[in-house]
Amino acid sequence: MSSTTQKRATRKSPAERAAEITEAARGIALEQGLSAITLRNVASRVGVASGLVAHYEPNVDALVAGTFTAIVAAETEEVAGMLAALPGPVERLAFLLGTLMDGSRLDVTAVWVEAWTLGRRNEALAECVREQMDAWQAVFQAVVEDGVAGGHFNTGDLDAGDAASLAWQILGMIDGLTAQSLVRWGGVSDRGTHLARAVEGMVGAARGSLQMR
Amino acid sequence: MSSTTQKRATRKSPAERAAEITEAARGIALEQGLSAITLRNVASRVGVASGLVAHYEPNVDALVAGTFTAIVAAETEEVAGMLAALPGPVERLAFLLGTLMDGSRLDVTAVWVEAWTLGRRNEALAECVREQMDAWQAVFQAVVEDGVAGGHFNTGDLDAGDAASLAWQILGMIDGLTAQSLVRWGGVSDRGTHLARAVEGMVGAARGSLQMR
DNA sequence: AGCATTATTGATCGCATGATCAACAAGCTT
DNA sequence: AAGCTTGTTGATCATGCGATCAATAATGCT
Repeated sequence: MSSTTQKRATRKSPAERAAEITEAARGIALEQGLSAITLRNVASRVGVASGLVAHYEPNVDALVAGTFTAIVAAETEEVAGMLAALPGPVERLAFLLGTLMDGSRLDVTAVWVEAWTLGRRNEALAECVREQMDAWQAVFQAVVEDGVAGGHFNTGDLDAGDAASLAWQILGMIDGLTAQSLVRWGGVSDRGTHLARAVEGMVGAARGSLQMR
Repeated sequence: MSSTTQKRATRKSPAERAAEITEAARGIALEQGLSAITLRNVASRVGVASGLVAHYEPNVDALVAGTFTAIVAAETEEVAGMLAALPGPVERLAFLLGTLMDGSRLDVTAVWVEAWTLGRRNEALAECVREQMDAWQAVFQAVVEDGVAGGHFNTGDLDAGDAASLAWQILGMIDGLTAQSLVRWGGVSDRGTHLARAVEGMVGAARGSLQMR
């Protein structure tokens, strides 16, 4: 009979093997959730003994936290990177709303929501969650400040420090609406339209200016 | 030595014991999360053998789903009940925003967020989550329709069916912002102010009319 | 008082988890 | 070619889970 069963995994460099494990954990998190990241689950996906995964990671909590950061940071950097190509703050804010609400990243949204809960029992993860939330908030805050400085937005009677506050607010709204679409797909057809209108009111942008397309 | 250790739990009526179990599960969910609801955990809180809990509940998934519904439905009914005492839709909407954002129900928020994730692997729970989301949406929709009919709100060029859509939107925003405050307390001081302004813009209410105190 | 009902126990099964570690073998250095 | 370094294995431990069920004892009924 043909030896389809590989007795022992080919020996690889630590860097290469570590990358395989990281990548496997990432795939599992996106497909089955962060809580599906177990030593045995990751090991079998890589095609390796469970002990080896434990050998490369200090503990499972750290692997979960690291996987969360890898997934979420990649998204932030990707989206933030696209902002540079856009002409001004109005277009950037419109792009952020449109992109984050288009439903093409539900797997990442699920990771976010699960992390909020898991962070309760995994302090390393909780710290990563806070970091990544801050990173997103910074992206929004920069756009808002830019828009206010250039006269595209008008926050009216709000004082200066409110750009930070506004950024948190917009981010929270997006989180809630995307989480909602995770559970209730059919609810609203045009989430983007309503959100755009709401944000226009908050930052004092012209009606329709944040509407994509 | 005094017999402080009770050898056997006092025999109680099925209704009474079932209520104890339900209450224990409720307490555990609010204090440690829905995933802390286990046969042994609930049993020890009631002061009873684990087998007894299994005897009263078909399975743990059902107990989790039922506990979620009990916690969340109680909140909905409580808040919705207070609406009747208020004079009009403007006051009702302002009250809803103010009450749900005041941070006094973080434990319930945590249950919501965890349920979104757990529903992925517990179909009974997922169904309960959808039901309770619908219930909340109905509360908001009624207020919005009332306000539009009475001329307090002005949804402008939006057609009739958009009250439902608006209600989903407002609910989503609240969910996101409360979930955010679960992880990041310090972020924003005046979430309520920004949210009120955003919702005013969405429903076409007068500036400041939805601001609580 | 005797009996039938049933609330309650606690041991048990199968399964999954994270962690640990002695043994093994592949590849590099000499 | 020999030897050493280290990537890799797989068995093992302690723990926790849901579920099941025969045995036990308390209650209410006759």
